[in-house]
Amino acid sequence: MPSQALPGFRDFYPDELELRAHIFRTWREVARRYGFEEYDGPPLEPLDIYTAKSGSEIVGQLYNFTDKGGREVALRPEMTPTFARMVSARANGLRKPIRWFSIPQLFRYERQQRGRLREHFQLNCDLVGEAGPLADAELIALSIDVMRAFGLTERDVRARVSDRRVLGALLAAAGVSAAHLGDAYQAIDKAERSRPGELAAQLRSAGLGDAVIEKVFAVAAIRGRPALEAALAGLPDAGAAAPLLTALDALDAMGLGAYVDVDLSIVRGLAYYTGTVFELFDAGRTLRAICGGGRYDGLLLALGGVDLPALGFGMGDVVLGELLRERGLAPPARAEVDVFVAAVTPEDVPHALALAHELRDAGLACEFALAAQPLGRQLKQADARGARRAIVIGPDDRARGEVVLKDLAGKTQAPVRRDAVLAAVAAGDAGAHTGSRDG
RNA sequence: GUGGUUGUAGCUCAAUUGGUUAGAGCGCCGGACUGUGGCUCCGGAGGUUGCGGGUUCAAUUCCCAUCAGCCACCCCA
Repeated sequence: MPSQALPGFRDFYPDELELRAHIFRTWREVARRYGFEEYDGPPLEPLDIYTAKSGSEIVGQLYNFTDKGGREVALRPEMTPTFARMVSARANGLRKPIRWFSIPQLFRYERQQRGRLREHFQLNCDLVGEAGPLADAELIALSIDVMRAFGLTERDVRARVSDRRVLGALLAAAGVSAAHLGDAYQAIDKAERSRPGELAAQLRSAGLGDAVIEKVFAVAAIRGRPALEAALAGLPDAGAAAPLLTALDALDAMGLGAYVDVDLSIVRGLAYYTGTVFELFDAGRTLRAICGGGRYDGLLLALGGVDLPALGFGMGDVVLGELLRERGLAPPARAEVDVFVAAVTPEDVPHALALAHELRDAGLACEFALAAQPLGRQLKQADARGARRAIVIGPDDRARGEVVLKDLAGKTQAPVRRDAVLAAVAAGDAGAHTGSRDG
């Protein structure tokens, strides 16, 4: 073996590309149903559009280098800066709300693990110019409908939904000062993955009192709408939950409520989220997150663009592909051949080529043996290629102006006049009748 | 980047306490079968046991290093 793909990069063999194509097709189809338009940008971007957003420590996780013109560049690790630039440049001329999606290949220099490579494709859906909660419901619904389009049900995937405005109000009521909000978010984000003692110690060293820390964990433990509403009762800023509750009502009205779990441990790692946040997981929680997103109203402006409210999500192909394979929802591999044309003798080959090409011109997938082989071998090959039908051309048939059309699955065959082959194949009626005898 | 763990044919796996020429199934190629396929039978190709050192009369087996996969951290755009 000469070599292999770089760590974290993938070779897509035909059956694997079939799954990838299936994922892309489904993504596009569901995005289309929601009126989203597809866009794309360059895979290579100036380094500073990423450091401006996330700070210079992100460079350690980028594929970056100096190009031959002395520019500092990076393979895109995310789509948002590119999206922000494109939207901002034409924001004045675009009708709002803007519904755009893209399927970029993204890169990050990190040690790979299952479900996390150095390269992946990600469906990015963003909605710009609408601050109301129906936009949040719309985007969450889109992500859930992608799952449904793959054949996944509410028993397979769960949408865990929270809202930073709600979290902020509850944490404020718990005694967390504005200065400590970020620390609290970080602790809640890690609550599932870490031992509670460690997080409490971190919060304590950040300056929070034990009573407050206990309340922070109580807030993070809120699950389900009744528990949320109970926690909100008597809160001075109870209106902070209005957008989330409206969005949840909307999801119920769409018939997607069964997929949705209120879960206040969801905050998302990123600092820029301002409202609704959500993540999709497999129900058994054996895999990493399938999808994550939320509202980021100030981000476009912060990136030097327009001041428009916005929200979006990203859904990678790696975890999703693992889940589909696991559930047997990957598409059957191998493109099927419609017709295999077999030549009995070498003298029949030119006639087989002519017929095969006519069939191809008619839009049918058609193959024939590229080397001289006995008829039995050719038919065996037809089976191996998954052909539904075969056409046998031999000297005797040609003398009668016919070919033999075989239905390989039905094990039936019938003579067909040479000039009626296309019609017979198109009708898909091989063996359905005995064929018309001439004379 | 840190720590742990696993690497045998295209795939899934064998190989006695270190012991001769590293095997099997599936897959692939061919024959039985020169105008009729899926089945069956027979045969064949395919391995530097991840790569490189070391110990030993002898290493797939033990040791070291390295690369790759996996797991946990880190991070999660």
